[in-house]
Amino acid sequence: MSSKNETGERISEAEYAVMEVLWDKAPRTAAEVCDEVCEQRDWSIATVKTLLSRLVAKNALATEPDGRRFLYRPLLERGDYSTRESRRLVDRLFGGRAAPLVAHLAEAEALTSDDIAEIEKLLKEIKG
Amino acid sequence: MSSKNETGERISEAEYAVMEVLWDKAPRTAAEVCDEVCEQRDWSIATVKTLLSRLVAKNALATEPDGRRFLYRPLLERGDYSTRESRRLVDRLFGGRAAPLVAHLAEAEALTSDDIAEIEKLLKEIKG
DNA sequence: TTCGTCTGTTTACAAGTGTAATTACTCTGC
DNA sequence: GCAGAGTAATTACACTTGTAAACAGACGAA
Repeated sequence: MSSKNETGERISEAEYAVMEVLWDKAPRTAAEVCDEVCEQRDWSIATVKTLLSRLVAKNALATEPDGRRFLYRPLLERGDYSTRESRRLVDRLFGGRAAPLVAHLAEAEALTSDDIAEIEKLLKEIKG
Repeated sequence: MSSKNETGERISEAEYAVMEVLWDKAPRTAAEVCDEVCEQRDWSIATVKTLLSRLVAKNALATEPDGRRFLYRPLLERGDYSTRESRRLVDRLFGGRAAPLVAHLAEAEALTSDDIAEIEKLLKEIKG
């Protein structure tokens, strides 16, 4: 159901990578988050900590003390975030209408015939 | 058809507003662009000039001298830009697959039944 | 010829971002 | 009790973005 989380705050690219880890599994410590992303993105633990702090400041994450360290967990839900970002894109690029976006993806050949079949099934379900 | 324009450069929100004006009608002078956006966004002509320069630097606009001023025209096409940004979003948020995006929009109730009908028609055309 | 005026160019400066190093604190093992 | 290891907090610094002022060159009017 994804409750409305009104952190108007924008989340940056790097911050998003951290959110993803915590969306996947939470709560986690800074070190655990680093285990997931530091190698991939070639980050140091310091970087991860900075990003975690910024996300807490933006109300996207909550902390809970666990001994002398923190456990981080998402406050902003993935679904809410996706909705917000999708809507932003649709508003900015396609006058707020989703149909032109789909049309565009289709034209740009970003849709495979599998995609098309899947979307059709989806829409049928929604209507049904 | 929208030829591939390889300015990997990212275009910012404010810059996008300027692009929109020029996508709508080009070429235009800085003053003309300002006529379109300065009131709306409460910008000064100086701001518009800065944005135009940055867009030229990013290879998103071309200039052609017209007497002692410049005419600006888009190098980056609107369609290419939309494609790029849509793909970015789909990649980041939906694992690169468009179907989950549509599913998400539907779930988030961002699709009216008109939208759905329209998209279905679209997909049918594409297949046909 | 000189003075505004119009134009692009250069410079400015605060906020946000990417990416950390440094600092300060607190357990835990000796 | 003290040293080392692991934390979070503080500070750093360059780059981008939003927003613009200051500057410099050219042209037209007086």
